[in-house]
Amino acid sequence: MSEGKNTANSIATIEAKWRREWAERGTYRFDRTKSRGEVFSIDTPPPTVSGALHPGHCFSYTHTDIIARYQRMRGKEVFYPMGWDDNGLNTERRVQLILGVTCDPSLPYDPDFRIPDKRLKPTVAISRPNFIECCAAVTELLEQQYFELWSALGLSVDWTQTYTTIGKHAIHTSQYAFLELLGAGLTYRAESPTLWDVDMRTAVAQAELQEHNIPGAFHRLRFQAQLDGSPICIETTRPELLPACVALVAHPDDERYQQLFGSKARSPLFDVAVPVVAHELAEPGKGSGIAMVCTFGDTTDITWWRELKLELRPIVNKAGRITHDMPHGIVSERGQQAYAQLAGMKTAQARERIVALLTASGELEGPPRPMTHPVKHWENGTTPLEIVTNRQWFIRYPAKRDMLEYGERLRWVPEHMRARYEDWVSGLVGDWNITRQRFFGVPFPVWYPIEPDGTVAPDRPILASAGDLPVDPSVDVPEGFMADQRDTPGGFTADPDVMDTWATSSLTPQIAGHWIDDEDLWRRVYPMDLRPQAHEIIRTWLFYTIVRSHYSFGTLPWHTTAISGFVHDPNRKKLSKSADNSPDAPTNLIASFGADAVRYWAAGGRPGLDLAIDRNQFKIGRKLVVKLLNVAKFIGGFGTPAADVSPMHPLDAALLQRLEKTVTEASTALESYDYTKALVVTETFFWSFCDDYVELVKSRAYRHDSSALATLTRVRDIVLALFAPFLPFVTEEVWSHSHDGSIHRSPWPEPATLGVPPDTDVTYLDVATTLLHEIRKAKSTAKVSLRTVVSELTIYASADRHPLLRAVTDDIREAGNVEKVSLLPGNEELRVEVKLDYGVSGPSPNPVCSKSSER
RNA sequence: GGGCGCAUAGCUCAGCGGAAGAGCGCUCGCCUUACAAGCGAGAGGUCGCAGGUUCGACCCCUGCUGCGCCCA
Repeated sequence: MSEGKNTANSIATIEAKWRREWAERGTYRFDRTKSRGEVFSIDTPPPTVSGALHPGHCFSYTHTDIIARYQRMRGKEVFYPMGWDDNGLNTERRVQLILGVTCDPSLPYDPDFRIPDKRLKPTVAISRPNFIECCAAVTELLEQQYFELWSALGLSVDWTQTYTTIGKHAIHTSQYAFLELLGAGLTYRAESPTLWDVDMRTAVAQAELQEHNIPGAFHRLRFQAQLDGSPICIETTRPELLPACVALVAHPDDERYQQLFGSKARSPLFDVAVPVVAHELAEPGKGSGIAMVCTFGDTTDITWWRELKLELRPIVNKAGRITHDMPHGIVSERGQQAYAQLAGMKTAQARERIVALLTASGELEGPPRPMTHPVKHWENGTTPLEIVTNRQWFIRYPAKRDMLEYGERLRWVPEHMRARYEDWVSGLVGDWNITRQRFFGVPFPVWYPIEPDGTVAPDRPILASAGDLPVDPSVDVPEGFMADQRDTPGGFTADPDVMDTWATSSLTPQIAGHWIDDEDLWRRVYPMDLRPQAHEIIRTWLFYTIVRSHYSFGTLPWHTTAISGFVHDPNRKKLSKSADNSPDAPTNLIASFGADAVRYWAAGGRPGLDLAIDRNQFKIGRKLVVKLLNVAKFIGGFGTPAADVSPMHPLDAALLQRLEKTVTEASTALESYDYTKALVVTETFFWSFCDDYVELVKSRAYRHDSSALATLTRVRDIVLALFAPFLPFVTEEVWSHSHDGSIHRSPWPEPATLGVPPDTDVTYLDVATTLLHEIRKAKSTAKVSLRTVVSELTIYASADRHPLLRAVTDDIREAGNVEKVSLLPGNEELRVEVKLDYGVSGPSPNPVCSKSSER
């Protein structure tokens, strides 16, 4: 593909040069002497560094960078850090995949273990510290790739502020905030039903749930009323949970079950007497209208269990198997025999077995009826979630009305994204489980004493003191103990779990702004101005950050949130890291079209709206870059005009006025985060400047007409400034030819500074442009060269327009290669006849007339 | 099932109570002293469907259809 090769090379040269210069000069370095009012601070989304880079990674980050660059030119000192969210399960999975290692916390640290440079086969189990070393190594490699991409894309991030969510500082901040909440009674540890992924063996938060439609079957089970021995049939998709049944529940208004409420029913197979209770969440229209409550089959069971104060009869363990400990209450011999057959089985096996048992006992009514139903999964998991009871750390949620009030006070771009937040807050159930039974995460700064009899005392945690943070309880020893007392009677044991990733990333303003260790910086950046992010994580990242900010400071963490959309492939499918459906790696796009062109494409996606990958848009962006270089070369060729020369020619003044309008529109648009519109109005002005105005004044420029040269230079500089947030490389390059210092630290244009002369009339430009278009149209219709001489241009216009027309006649004559211009009175405002002279290049023997009128 | 958004030229999208717009693509031309990596011109639309409000509706209201996202 030879198309545009030279262009690509010269653009690549320019971009590489400025990338280097900016880094060397510290162009985007945050100046921390500035006060809060002079600062614009951004709570950058730390990307999860896993999976392959795709064009989506260029999309929303460009949007933020456009705003950052605009604010910087407005005179704000921009605090624009980058973070890497390397903490957590995603990294663990990736490390397992890339290196072929798994973590076995029971193994001792192996100081001789070397991080493999390719995937080990078969997989090797390593100690927790070794595993964490692997995670760190892999993330560091990936972070370098992300840095390369974003640096090439021209993000004006201050890379000296970079943080990671697994770094020492993040752990310190996270543990400090945890202890603070614990001290305030806002964090607690409790035995609680917990959504559990049996494959990854970890708890999962409500926000990480995803429902998948999977096949299942209704089983009709026959209970027996203790009142009169009559049958009560219930329908369930999980008959294997029958031994965990603690009640039957029907809607309080359901006529059919009125007389049973308060009485008991005997369960099939296990002969356990369970109460028949009433609750509004029972659905009369579903099955027989009465359901069994098990501890626990789904989240509704949890609600029923809590609100109806039912018994606890758990039977599923963390491996997803039926426990060997038979729950209390199963007393009949056949019940105990049945349970013995199920113990140790996975739930799916147990289901088959229990169906066989029920069939044999005649307590299954009819065959199971297949159906598909939505079942909760962990968003990255494949096996349906179980609910197990377990000790977990929870953060209490603030009152819903407080959280809703924050949602109202926050400025949302676009506005309608607020609804996502409100829906989520309104639907919250229970508290925030921040415990994950994983390894590569922030450990809880907590130990538990071991009683002399060897049992752990979970309710008397030993806390790290703030001065000792960060701590790793599996390595560090709590105050008052000796290292050899670890895991011994009378000694201590470490909290084995780590925090949910969100428990740390909800503190990104605190981490980036150095809340705990740099009060001076913190005062200058917090609360932050902007939180840019994607809409899919409103319920997690945005929401959790508000919760944490509420607890620590009682404020919103930021003034504004700007929500970006997704990138689609050309077939309108969402791009994702895992699907790998990106047609082009982003680095290839930058290599082919240039970073400015990729940014141009990205700028076409308005806040909240999705954008498709479109090679056309990259080409158009590159075309714009090339045009800027060329027109700058033309203008620069005339040298630098005297500074005190003002545009006096009415056509030049008219152009400046048009530019003034453009500046106003672009500024207004950027203030409301409508960067797309700002780009469009600038672009529209620029192309008409190149196509029409430059052609009109070319002759004057060649004669070194001072008004024309002053206008060309001034317009070039203003246009460069308007384009600078979008096309940082080419604008900096052109700017550098006539200016010292970076354009990105130059002031954003103000309409008042353009020097539009008084009494300027933009009509001069409109009329001259119209005449030029008429001449071109005539030549194009005649299929002759644009250089063809116009022997006579006759303009009919009302008398009041004649002075205006006379003022632009010279420019028109030269731009259109017109020999004679006749200005005649006419009824209309403007009508034109163009007589072409074919003596030069026209093939047609007849003169051509073009007629036109303009309002 | 609920919420939000979208539907305008072949494509990607602006617009918006007062005579349908841009870019790309397409067609036809042009080597024009910044640019052939370019330039000029042209064709092309019942503004998703059905009602309503209005002197007037692509725009406001209601319903419907289709698509997308979020949540159950």
